[in-house]
Amino acid sequence: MYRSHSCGKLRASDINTEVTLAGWVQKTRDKGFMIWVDLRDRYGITQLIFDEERTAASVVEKAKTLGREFVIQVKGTVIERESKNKNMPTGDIEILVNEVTILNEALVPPFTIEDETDGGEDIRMKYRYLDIRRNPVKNSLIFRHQVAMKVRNYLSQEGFIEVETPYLIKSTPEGARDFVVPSRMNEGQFYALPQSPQTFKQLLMVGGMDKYFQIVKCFRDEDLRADRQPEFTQIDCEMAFVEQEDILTIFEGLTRHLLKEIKGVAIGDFPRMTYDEAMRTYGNDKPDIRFGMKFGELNEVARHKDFNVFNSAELVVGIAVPGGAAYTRKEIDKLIDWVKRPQVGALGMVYVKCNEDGTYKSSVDKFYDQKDLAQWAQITDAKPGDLICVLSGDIHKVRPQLSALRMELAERLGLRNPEEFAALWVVDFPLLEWDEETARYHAMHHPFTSPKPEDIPLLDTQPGDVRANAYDLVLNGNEIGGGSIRIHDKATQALMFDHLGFTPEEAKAQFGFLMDAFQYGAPPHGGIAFGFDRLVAILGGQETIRDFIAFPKNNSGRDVMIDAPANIDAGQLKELHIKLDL
RNA sequence: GGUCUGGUAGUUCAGUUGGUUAGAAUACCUGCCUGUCACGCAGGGGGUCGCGGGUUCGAGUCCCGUCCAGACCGCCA
Repeated sequence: MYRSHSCGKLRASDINTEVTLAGWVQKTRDKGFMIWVDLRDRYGITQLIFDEERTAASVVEKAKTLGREFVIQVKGTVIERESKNKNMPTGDIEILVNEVTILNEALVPPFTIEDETDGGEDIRMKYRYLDIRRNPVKNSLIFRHQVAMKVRNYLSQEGFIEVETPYLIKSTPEGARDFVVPSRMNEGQFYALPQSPQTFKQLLMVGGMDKYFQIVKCFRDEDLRADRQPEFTQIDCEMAFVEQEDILTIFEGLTRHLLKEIKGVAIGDFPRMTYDEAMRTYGNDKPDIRFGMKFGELNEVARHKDFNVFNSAELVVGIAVPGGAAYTRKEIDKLIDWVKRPQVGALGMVYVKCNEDGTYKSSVDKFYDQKDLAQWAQITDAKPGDLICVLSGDIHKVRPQLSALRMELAERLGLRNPEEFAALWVVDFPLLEWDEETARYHAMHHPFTSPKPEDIPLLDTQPGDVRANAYDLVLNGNEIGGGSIRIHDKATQALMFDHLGFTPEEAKAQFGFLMDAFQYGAPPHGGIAFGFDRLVAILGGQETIRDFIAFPKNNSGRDVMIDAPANIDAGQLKELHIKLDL
């Protein structure tokens, strides 16, 4: 037996108990006459004491050799501390050690294994196994486990069955880039890793599974972000014999359950907002509705004067920044520089200070009088003391720009409190999205999403206006889930492929299995997928998902610990019939 | 593919206008210390200033290239 108790277990009630503990040396404090050692494991820290009067000399000598992160086992007696430490759960006791075994020595770690480490991101990732010993990372992984358990229990109780789907599947040109895997037995052919189990879960519906879920790894060969990894985990769900409202109800329930159980936060019914309304009011299809600063469209009231910038713009739109009238000229100039950065891309910004005395001072006083500006203030809901920031330009550019400004200012103003939660459904997404690069329409969600029946006639005339039975769940400005009611008949699916530019032959080659299945009694069905890593991070109050993933990839998609990806040797390449052309 | 920021001791960082032997904190090593718990005190070791080139009497500092890391834009059905 390596240990009788964990390092977080012992209390005053255990005094005089003989115990065996094992763990890592967090720190030693050698006072000469006494040595204290903090012994750490997953459960906590217990102080060991070696005392020249009470401990055998040989044991004291051995204690002097202990270094940080040595793995040791000790036998001893629980005793009451002479000076207690109120700051730790085990602070009333210590272990008077009479036997110590060094199970493994350790090099001096490259960074300190403490809550506030001195290690930077880089070094922590290279030695991730040491990073995981730190409470913040350890607790994040435990937190993730707890969320996963709640999800499994909830869905299982709702009648969902977890079914595993294959990882070695077929590449399709739609959507994100695939990771591909060469097949040795099938010369010159490749599997692809799934971007999502989409078609398989639909086939499970055809198979009569009725309610399916899976907490599953998905893979996308696209660039990374703080909240995006090339391999990530989804809570993937599908249901048969449901309409959109059924799905929203169940997964609103799941989200509410998690917020209640994990965060102790009770929130009411989730508002529903159409895609159009979200874009008009927040410039964004995943609005953070924890704060106002809603868009006010100023076309009507700002295009009757000689200000050409506005007159020639497709959209003039502003937001009111609470308290912004107090900004100095310098601060406002910095704000203008911020929106002009290439990442945002605005050409300029017009501002209006709403003074406390009810007057207005703007950067376009030459063109607009107090009455005009008062109208702007009314439309943007600006109060005395606020600053109205106005951007103009093409709708598809200016909305994201003002949205970026809105989020940035909210962040600076502390309006994005990670302990406050606001969720909503964004519904009625467009079915198709114009892609400049390939000069054709793409499925905005995916090609299996059903159009709203009443919009189907528009497919030929105004494809961009066709709405889909598609929905996103948005939490605090993050898209945490998205789904749709699927097409379940061959004719509609063929129509969709046709409009996406597939020839019937291409459609058959790539998705023939699905259309075949639709001919054998496919039930109406639909589903949703949650980004699990992101959901866990948001519930944990973090922006970055990396600390909730045990072994994440870096910005370039590399695992710096195992140094992957890497070259493979010539023999492997030959066996796979692959020649590199570098 | 692009924009920005950074790379100096094991680690986190400072390093002014280009100018003496490149510093601090922490970690590490040695010694001391009768209740420590961010222990304390004294001493010590530790540097290819990411890499390559250039400008200069002289480069951590300026210029060019390159590699690495991070944030973002594009991308992510």
